[in-house]
Amino acid sequence: MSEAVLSQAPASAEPKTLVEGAYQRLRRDIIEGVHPPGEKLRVEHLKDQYDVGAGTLREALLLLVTDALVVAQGQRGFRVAPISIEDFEDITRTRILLETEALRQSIALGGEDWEASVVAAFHRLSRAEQKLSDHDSEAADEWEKRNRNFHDALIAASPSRWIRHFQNILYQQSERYRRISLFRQPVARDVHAEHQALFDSTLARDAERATAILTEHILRTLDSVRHMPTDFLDGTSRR
Amino acid sequence: MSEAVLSQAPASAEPKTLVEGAYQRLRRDIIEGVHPPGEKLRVEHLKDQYDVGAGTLREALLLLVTDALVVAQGQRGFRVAPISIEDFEDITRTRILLETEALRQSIALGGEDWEASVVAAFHRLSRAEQKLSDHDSEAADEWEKRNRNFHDALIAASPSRWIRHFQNILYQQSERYRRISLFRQPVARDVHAEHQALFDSTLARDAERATAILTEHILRTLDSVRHMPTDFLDGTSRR
DNA sequence: GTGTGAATAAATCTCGAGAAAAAATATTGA
DNA sequence: TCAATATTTTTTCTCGAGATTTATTCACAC
Repeated sequence: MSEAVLSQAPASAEPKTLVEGAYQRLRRDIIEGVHPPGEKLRVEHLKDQYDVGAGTLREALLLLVTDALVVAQGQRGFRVAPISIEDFEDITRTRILLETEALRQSIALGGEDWEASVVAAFHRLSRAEQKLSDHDSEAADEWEKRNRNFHDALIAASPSRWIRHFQNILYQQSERYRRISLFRQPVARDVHAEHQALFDSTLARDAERATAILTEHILRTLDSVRHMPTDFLDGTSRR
Repeated sequence: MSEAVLSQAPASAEPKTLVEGAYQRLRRDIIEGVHPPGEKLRVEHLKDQYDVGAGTLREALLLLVTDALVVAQGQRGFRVAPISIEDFEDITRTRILLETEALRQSIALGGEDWEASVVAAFHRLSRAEQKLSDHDSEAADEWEKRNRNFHDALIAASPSRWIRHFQNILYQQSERYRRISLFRQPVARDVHAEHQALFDSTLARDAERATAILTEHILRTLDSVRHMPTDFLDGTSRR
């Protein structure tokens, strides 16, 4: 399954087991909206779609409960976790709380190797942002990866495995919201400038400024989702 | 299984399914130390012990991964999550971060019904603390429940489901540490005075004072675990 | 004695079928 | 026509057995 509990969410290493394979593919499909919020996840249907047995698929769904991407109701099966504006506001606020604390710790404790990895991650992200102008879907996927990588690098020097664990879950959640809203509104704001400022203040070890920028940065994502059509947001559409 | 993702950890409602039943019993046994940290959890052995099939027990173990009480390593089975001083320090700090924020929100937003439930929970806890003097194991269990109830009531008015979700996980984790250390050191410090101060400042809506007391309160638990024998803390003992 | 490698043992992972429960449909009676 | 009940269908839950993988034991050479 996963190597360790607290670093499991982003475990994209090659799957050692059928359960883990199905788990990873299902997670991707839920985040990308292939399975929309609120959708009933019937084991009998999905097992063919993902080429595994019924029991195996059930285990994969159980693992997704850990990420809060799937909800399970006893004796009534599984369902894609619903979404709502309120939930995303909550995710955003909690993410700010955790991520700014982690960044503060990183800035205080990070060594040279941490600095180097931040520089590298920022460089890779910048490159991806250059190629992002035309709406190329695979370039967007690459940007998504590198964006996450950059954010991970920033807080990597935090000694708190728990904060990073929770942050992983919340980042994943907000990625789902962003993906769904991205269909309509493709990377409007000048995100590169924000990343640049975040990068500069972090390397300057200016914790106050860096956390303030990070807060603004995360809040802006909330705004972009706020402006999207509301009919997207009720996970109540089911047959 | 569980009714909703974000309020699943303390779901002590009667189990609707065999998986959930096994999950609850296993969770209790892990927290109480029946299965010590680091222990290998062999499905073939446990399925008889908990009277369920192998697949069912696997699913219960998978659910425990959500609580970070069990770690799963692909193709190499399950294991009780190890413990360490560093981990408990991390748990404590993160818990303070989340719980003080939630308390601050509760104090700011809580209405009359919230106040009433806090008063009630404090009263019940106080009664349990009176009967706690002689080391009675069932009285201790009752105190444990009411203590958790009181802490839950304090932050119940926080609108953040995510903070409460994470706080649940962390409380559960620290309960395991406390239980293990309690074998040696039975409720030494005067915990009632702390609860009283926490209660008074909360009802007075003094957020600064209340969060300061809560921080001290949680930190003291860390100290009591710090002073316990270290040979208890390496989850490496296995056959 | 130590280390390498094959053979054995044990555990995990995977699957499909049967039992139990929930949901959907049809039937009956006012 | 509507409501309540009975039947059918669908879905979930549960189990044990077979296939893989990992761990252990034992023999053998160095």
